[in-house]
Amino acid sequence: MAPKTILIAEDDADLQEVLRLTFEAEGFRVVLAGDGEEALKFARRYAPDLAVLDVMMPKKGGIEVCQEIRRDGALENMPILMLTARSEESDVVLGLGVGADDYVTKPARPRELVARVRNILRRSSGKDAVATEAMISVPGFVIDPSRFEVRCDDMDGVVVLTPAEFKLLQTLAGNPGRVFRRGDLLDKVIGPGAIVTERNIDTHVKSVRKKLGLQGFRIETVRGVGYRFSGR
Amino acid sequence: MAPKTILIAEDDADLQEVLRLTFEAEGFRVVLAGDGEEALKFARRYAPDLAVLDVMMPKKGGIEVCQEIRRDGALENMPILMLTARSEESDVVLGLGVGADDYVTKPARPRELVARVRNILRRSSGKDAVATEAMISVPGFVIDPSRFEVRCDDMDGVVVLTPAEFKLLQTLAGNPGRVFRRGDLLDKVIGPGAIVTERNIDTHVKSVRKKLGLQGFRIETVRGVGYRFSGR
DNA sequence: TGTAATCTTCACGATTCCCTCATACAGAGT
DNA sequence: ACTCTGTATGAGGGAATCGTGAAGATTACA
Repeated sequence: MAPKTILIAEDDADLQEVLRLTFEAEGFRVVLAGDGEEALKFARRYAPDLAVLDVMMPKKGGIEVCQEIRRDGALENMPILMLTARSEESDVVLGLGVGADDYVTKPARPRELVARVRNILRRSSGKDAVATEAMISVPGFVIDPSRFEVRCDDMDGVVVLTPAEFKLLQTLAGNPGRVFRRGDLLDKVIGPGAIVTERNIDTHVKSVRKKLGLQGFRIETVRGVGYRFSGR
Repeated sequence: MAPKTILIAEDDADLQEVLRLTFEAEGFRVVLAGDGEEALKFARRYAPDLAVLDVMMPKKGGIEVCQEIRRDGALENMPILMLTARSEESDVVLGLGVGADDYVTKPARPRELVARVRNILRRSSGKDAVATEAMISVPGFVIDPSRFEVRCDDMDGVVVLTPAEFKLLQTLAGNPGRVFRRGDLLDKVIGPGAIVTERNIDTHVKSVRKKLGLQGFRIETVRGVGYRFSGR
């Protein structure tokens, strides 16, 4: 799973450090901002997967930052978690009113904060990824993402693939005839920002071919470029 | 496909307008209500395909409206999506307890809201939806939500499950063959606002498998993705 | 309030999968 | 036919995921 990047905007240096350590220990990438303007700048530069904004910050408060993010075409869907010292109802209502996804009052227990961040990411990021992807049907093949299942005419019954193999076949068979270079396939199969050798793809191709049996030849090698799925 | 009609009950005029524009842009017909009583009146008059209810409204709250809809013979099966300002667990439980099909905390990002509405409509228009509490009957199993019990061929008599276990089995067995990611299952089993570890699901799966005895194997693990109920 | 049931987390072992690397093979041009 | 570049193949270490049992936290109910 590609590590998620979290933007933390908090002016208290101690708390900042605590949060950084906590989230990094949980496998997140962390970008720190000390005030509101910095937060906006970093949000645009790094396009984090989620932002944790303190309501009270120098330069520009969390509420204001939140509003600007929601108005920014490139960032408007970024999940935001607000952080406030008081549990004032007005703060909460105001915060949620400008488009925050959740709200935590200080002192925030790191553990709960992480849990809430995970909760937001769970529903806003790859939501319904499995269920929503369309079924791919080419002569001899049916690839059903919602069942995570591949039916193939020449192997009797269902072909069982690993996640990487499945995404690979899904990508190739989804555009029959189109040639994908290894880099493209890495983005699809492992995720953008993958830090692996391109030769990796060869290995996955090999095992998919093997599992498809006589149909394996339909994954064609395009020398010097990449791979392609034969339309027929 | 005939355009679906959505009833939106929301007292905040701005949000009301946002929602109307959003859903109309997505091809829905929209009926607006400004308070709880209006919501009920319009629900009876227009028989919408789905209702979005704000929990806090003048005259009559969303929870109350939901209850009355569920008691109304002509409307009882209407899908309902609740909208609340807080992400209080108590609200979620209460909302789902009175028969809401899903739950979204404000501020609802329009895109997510539409996605969830689609999700609900897809489920309830197709086969028996999990949310409509229909009886689920698969070979070897009968799951009766109204009695909160499961009869299973290979265990003699009735299998007694806890609420979480029951919801889990209900969700999985309601769509045999479909793979559910842990996140999906958390939404169904615990509620959309759950702030728990995904591995929690593993534990529930374990105990359901155990209680189902020889039939336990029908809950299959799909490594790297989630779980699924074997159709045969 | 106390007790029991249920939910949730955690840690360990076992399994599976991913990735790299070394070697053998195949295609294209000279 | 030779060589160079790119691909196929197989094996092994390392990483990620899952099953399991037990203990702590929470909730429900008497």
